[in-house]
Amino acid sequence: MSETKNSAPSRPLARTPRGFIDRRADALMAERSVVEKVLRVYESWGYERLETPSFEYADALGKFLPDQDRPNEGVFALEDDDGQWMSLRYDLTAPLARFVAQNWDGLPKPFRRCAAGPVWRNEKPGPGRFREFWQCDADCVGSARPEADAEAIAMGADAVEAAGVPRGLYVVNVSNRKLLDGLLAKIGIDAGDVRTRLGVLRAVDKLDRLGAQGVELLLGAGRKDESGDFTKGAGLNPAAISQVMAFTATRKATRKETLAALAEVVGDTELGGEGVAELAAIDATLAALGLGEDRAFFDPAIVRGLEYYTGPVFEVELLAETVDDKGQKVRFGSIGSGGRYDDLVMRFRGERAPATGFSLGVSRLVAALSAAGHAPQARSGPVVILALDADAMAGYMQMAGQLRGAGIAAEVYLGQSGMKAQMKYADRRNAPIVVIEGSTEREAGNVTLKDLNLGAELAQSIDSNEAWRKERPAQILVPRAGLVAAVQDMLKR
RNA sequence: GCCGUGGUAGCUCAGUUGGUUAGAGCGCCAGAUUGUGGCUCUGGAGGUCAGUGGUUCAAUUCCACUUCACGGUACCA
Repeated sequence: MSETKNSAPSRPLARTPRGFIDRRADALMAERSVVEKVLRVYESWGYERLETPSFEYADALGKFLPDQDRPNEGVFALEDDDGQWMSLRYDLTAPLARFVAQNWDGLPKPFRRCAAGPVWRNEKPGPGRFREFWQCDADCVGSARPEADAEAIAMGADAVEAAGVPRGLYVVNVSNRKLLDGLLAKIGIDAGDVRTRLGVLRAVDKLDRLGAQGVELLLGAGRKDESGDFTKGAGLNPAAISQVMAFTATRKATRKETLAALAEVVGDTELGGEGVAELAAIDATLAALGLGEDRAFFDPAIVRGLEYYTGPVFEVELLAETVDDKGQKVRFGSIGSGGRYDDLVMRFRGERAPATGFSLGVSRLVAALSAAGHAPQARSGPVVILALDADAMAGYMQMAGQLRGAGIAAEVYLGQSGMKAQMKYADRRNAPIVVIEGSTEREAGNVTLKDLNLGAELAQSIDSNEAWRKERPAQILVPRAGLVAAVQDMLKR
């Protein structure tokens, strides 16, 4: 029997599932270091770390219950052998609500908790948008004070800076869900008219992308996009539309001015008045914490998640210009967001537990940072010890052991190739140094060290290959006994 | 989900008005250089031309469907 190409299709294709990615050392280190820095910031604000499982029972996650009709809408879910549905968590907040409800009596309240980990969403992936990604959250459960919201905003700004975004390259845009609710009441939309309410919220949310004109269309009859697809509008009358548009125009140059403008547009409604008062308290706290307009801004058009937030909402916008590897401008969504959600724990306990928090999208932040040219530097690889003589392997392994003993990452080349290939290998590993011990060195009790970075620099001024090979730039001969000290010395350069 | 555009080597892309053996650059492997990563030169490997079906003497090329990718839009706890 001959093995032909016809048998190939039976082999599995080596590939990652759609919307999932492999991450190599560089990306991994960047992400993990961001996570650790951000968690430290959270801890410094008094938030304790908590880790909950990847899976939760579907009913505990709420909203999207897997059922006959739509078993996988939005979440990855599976049925356990006892017939119960479990879902991979889609954020860190729902598991927190479950944890708090479950441990209510044993927790100090208000309870501050921070957490980091992967979350999963079963939806259409896009550039910079995956079906598995990391979040880094801090939430405070049990305080209805606006100071708790202000704290979340200020801490979010701190966290973003700790993650490597320079001040001035981001801004936290803050609004309050109550403002829009007050406005809706004012233009005569019934609180029970969910359809119209959501239509208005969605329309306002698109202000930054579609502009005032697009929003106006969406508030009215509807809008046709570039691809010819038609989006049905909220169906408001012209008078109501102009009131909503007036609301979206209340973003002013300072928080105080925005507050004044908001008071005028929605301050005369019950909810609107509450919203303005909360924002005023937040403004005062932010000022006390030293957050000026350059870091936290009031933007009434911020909407965020639809059925979830009940009061103040905010999102971190990246101001840096970002380009992809083709040099084209890329639009990153918000890199972090948060707000007040007073009803989440209620699902479990039947009583309101006021809560507010902040969530940082780690993967997206790291992607945005590198697109903005702020990628962390690539790390140096291990010292590579060339394997030139089969009989000398034990000695090579010993050298690597000694270097590791001194805290230096080191490895012996374990392939079968010749010296040239081994040098290329070391180059590709981003090794700072190679250790060369052939028979010449060994007989004299020496080893040769080569500084690869220095060698690459020197190579630029050598154009004949003969000279390049003869000169052996950036190499030194040292006694075998002095290997570790010499390597340490060379690393210091 | 809906609308649109696309899928040719590991990557970026030519090309085939339907016709022997489908190309380039970069990358990879090797040699020039018996022990030196860069540069230069030479050679090599690597493709079911996304998949399935149809039209045809003949399909990578035309048609249909599927799938995946990209863009827009909707949804996004």
